[in-house]
Amino acid sequence: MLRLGERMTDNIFDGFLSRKTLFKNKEILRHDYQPQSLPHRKTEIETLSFNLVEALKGHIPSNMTLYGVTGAGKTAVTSFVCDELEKKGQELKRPVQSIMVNCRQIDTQYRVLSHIGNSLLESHEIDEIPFTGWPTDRVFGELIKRMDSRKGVFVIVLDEIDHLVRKAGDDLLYNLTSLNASLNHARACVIGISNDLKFTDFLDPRVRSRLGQLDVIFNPYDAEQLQDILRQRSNLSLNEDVLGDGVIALCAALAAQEHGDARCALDLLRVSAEKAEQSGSPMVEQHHVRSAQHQIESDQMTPIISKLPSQQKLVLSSILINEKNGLRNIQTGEVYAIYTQACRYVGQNALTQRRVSGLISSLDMLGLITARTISRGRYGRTKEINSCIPQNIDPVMIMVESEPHIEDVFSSNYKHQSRL
DNA sequence: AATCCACAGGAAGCCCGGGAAC
DNA sequence: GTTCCCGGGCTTCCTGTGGATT
Repeated sequence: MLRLGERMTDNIFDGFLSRKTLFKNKEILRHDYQPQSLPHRKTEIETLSFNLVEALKGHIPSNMTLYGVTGAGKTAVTSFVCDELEKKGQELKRPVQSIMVNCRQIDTQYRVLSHIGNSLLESHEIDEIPFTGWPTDRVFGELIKRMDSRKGVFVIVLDEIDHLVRKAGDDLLYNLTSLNASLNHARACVIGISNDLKFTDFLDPRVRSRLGQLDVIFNPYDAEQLQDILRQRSNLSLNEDVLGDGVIALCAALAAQEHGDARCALDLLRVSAEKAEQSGSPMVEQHHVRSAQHQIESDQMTPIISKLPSQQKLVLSSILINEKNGLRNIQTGEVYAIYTQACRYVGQNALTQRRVSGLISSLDMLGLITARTISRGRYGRTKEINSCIPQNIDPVMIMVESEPHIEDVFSSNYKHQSRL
């Protein structure tokens, strides 16, 4: 054992610090890093700028909706263009302010309005809109007041707008797209960003026509384009000659399989390089990419599973128990039967089947299971449920860590109740 | 063509907790 | 302290549905 004062020069970090690093700047390989240029998005940037330049001329830009799959560069392009717009606005003394709202995190009308309102606060002001308590129309009134007092053009960007509409309806969009009627000294335009081409089907026709004044489609990147992006970023972030043969191509190919997701490609390359560095390898090789792929999968899924609410864990356990018993394509009723037994076993009240059906759908949305609605003719309509947790993850262990009683659910035997 | 299954999933409403205003 | 508002979790009630079976 080391005693205080003994071998003072040794420190557990010394070894890592002296190890040769592969990175020049790791931040550049993060998907939220904003690069100086965005390859293969010239047309989209032009379309956005052509519209938003109106703000610099004192006019109101059209509202826009941007469509495209995850990692197609919608958010990156928008924040890039908005940054440039704000800079030019300052230069020309025509104030423009963009406000980004991620509707996956901020997903109710009240929260979006208060978030926008609070991001318009001057640094000396302290009267924040509370996160709950006010009537929504008061928050809206406060927002108008703040916009008018600050003047200029406001570009409100609603990222993942489809999520918001599905959850909270279109009241908010109705209010936001009619902001200009209430504003006296300021102007506003709304940019919606959606992964789902069809989300406007849920909208009131008036909102649809106001929001969809200009639609921009972002096509997914193909493998070649992903390679360009990776090359551009790796030149800036990695040391020279550290990438082995075919590493970029492999990252791009794997990400292209994931519907051309640039985020995925960048994460893959960064984690691969970290893996290589960790193992003391001077080069990133293809096997690092493979192991990075596994680690990313596991890193994404582990916290999702461990943070599931207790009832949701029981539902997931019921699905896993069915699978452990050798069943595939499990029906809602079968899951529910096991679930009620499991609840009894751990002494919890069982929720209704309607609720459990909803919980199954949300497990599907989280990507832990696939639940496909099918019709089995005379034998009714149901969901066909399968878990899709990768082999290298042990969901039971993750759940047991936060809720030990789950282990009892698995150790008991429900076999006799299921189809077997 | 009619029937029927096993649900899906929408709508309304209840309850609770957190917070503001009076 | 009371009243009002918002949001989340949940139940209850209900209508809708695709295709095998009759």
